[in-house]
Formats: sequence, structure tokens, C-alpha cells
Amino acid sequence: MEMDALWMSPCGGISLPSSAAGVGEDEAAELRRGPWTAEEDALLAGYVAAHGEGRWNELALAAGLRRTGKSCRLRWLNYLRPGVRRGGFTPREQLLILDLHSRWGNRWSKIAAQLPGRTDNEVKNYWRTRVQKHAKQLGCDVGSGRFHDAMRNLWMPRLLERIHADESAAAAADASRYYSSASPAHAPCSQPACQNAAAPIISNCARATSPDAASCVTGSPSSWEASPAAQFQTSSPTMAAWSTEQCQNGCSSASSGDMFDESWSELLARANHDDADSAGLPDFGLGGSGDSLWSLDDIWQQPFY
DNA sequence: AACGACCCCAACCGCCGTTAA
DNA sequence: GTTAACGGCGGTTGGGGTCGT
Repeated sequence: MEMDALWMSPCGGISLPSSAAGVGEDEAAELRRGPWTAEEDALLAGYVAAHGEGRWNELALAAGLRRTGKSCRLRWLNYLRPGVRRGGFTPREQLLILDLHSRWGNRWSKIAAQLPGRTDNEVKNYWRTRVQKHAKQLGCDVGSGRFHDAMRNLWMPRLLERIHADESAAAAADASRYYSSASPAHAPCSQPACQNAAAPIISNCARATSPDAASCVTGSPSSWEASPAAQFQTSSPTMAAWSTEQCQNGCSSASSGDMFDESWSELLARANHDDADSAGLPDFGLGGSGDSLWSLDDIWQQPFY
């Protein structure tokens, strides 16, 4: 679809505040806004490839782009830059986002820096659209301790289960190829970082802080203290080190999708119908509490990936 | 098929810190 | 030392797509 016409003002141009960075009145009168066209992308990418990043206002003028330097920078960083990964977040990435956000808050650029190929904008959008949606379902605020601890004790362990399942499947596939080809190159990864990839996160899972965390889901304030997550205390590599290495190794191959959906539906189903411990999960006391904070009917309607 | 509600994400906005003139 | 320009960051918005009725 040709976007050019859509974003031109009726007068053939758009008006921007004259304070638009680095441009004069004449230039500002001709500046374009809105979605980028393929031609603009090509212009920008070509110019950056030839001259490098930085000095965005200058670059915009020199490249002949009728865009602000800011707009060029954003387009480059979020879309055109080599290595930018698109598509759904993998379980690993989701787990990292949860963990890092719990530590750093809305420091999107800092969090994105730990996710190779991901931009702060993507992380921010993920948080706002997915995570906040589920917080709303819970009746919690995402900034509340209750929501915080629900993440640590419910979703993060489930993400780890998912990751381990994916890795087991991948390892099995590798082993299968190994035995059929007898090639040492296909031996399972023996690097400590691979084996301990999940441990640093689990250790954080065990650090729930809010006394009423469990009450968010159970009304049983201390049940999470005995969570099996505590057994994962570790001195493994730091999260930052893990994130870069592991994401580069595993992010691109893992499946995508919203792990929260799976966590909600499966965890709650188990908690209500089975003994949580026997299912390998912490006992959050969900069964029979009748805690109206959970909207089970709604949650069970979530799609299962 | 039509319509409205909701979701997702690209892009913009405003603020702030840094830098250079 | 001052100030304007710039880059970076987090918050917000608008529009296209999807889903449900």
C-alpha cells in the first residue's frame, strides 16, 4: 500500500512546531510524519551504511529525508538496524523481561540491552500489552507487590518449565541426529552456562518480598516460602551474562507466544483440580480457597499455546 | 456480511541530560 | 558560565488488524 498520500496534509505537507530539532521553518513545513515508506527506508539504510550512525539531523538533511533527525534515529534503531529481531518473545526473553523489570522497573532501554536484537520499544510494548493485561485480569496493579510476587511464584517457574521442555526437546533432537550421524559436533551442550541457564532466574523467583503476595492468589501468605523455587539458589553466572549468551544461542529457535496465557490457564487448572505439589509446582493454596481475586472462568478462556 | 470492541505496535511527544559553541 | 542543539529515554497515541457478536 502506498503510504505517501495518506500522510501528506491536504496542503501537500505537514506542519510541525518550529522547535523541531535541527530544522528551520522552511524544512519544518515540509517534514513528513507517520509510517515510513520503503523508499525512505532504503534512503536511510543506504545513507547509514555509507556514512555511519549519529548526527541524525544532519543525516536526515544529507540523505534527503524529509524527516526529523529524531524520527530517523528511531526508525533506524527500532526497525532498520541490522540484527533487529522481530516477532513474538520467546519464553527465555519473557522470563528475562519479567526478572529484569522486577529489578529495574520501567528501564526499558536497560532491559532491552540484555535482549540481543530487541528494542526498548518492543519490550515496552510487550509489557504494556501483555503483562498489564494480565495484571488487570488479576485485579492487581502491575506495580503492586502482589502482582510482583505472582509473577515470581507462578509465571517465572512456568516459563522455566517451558524453557526446559524446549531444551529437552532440542537436546533429544540433537541426540537423535548425533546417534544417527555419529558426529561429535552434535553432542549436547556441556557448557556450564547452558546447564545453569535457568538457575539465576529461579534464585530471583525465590526472593518474593511482599507478605501478601500469596494472598493475591491464595490468601495463604506464607505458602510461597516453601516454594521449590528456593532450592534453586545458585552461584551461577550473572543474569546479564546469561542473557546475552543464552539468548544468542536459544532465542531464535524457541517458540513464541504469550507465556502468561499458558501460565494462567494451566497453573490455575492444576491448582484447582489437582494437588499442586504432585504436579511439580509450588503449593499456592489455590484449591478451594474461593478467593475472588482470581477470575478463573476468564483465565481459563485464555488461548493455550 | 456488517459492525463494534479490542489488541498490537509503529511512531510521535515531551522531558531530561549531555555536549559544543 | 550560558544557552541552544542534540541524543536518549519513557510515556502516550493512532490506526490497522483481528475477533466476537
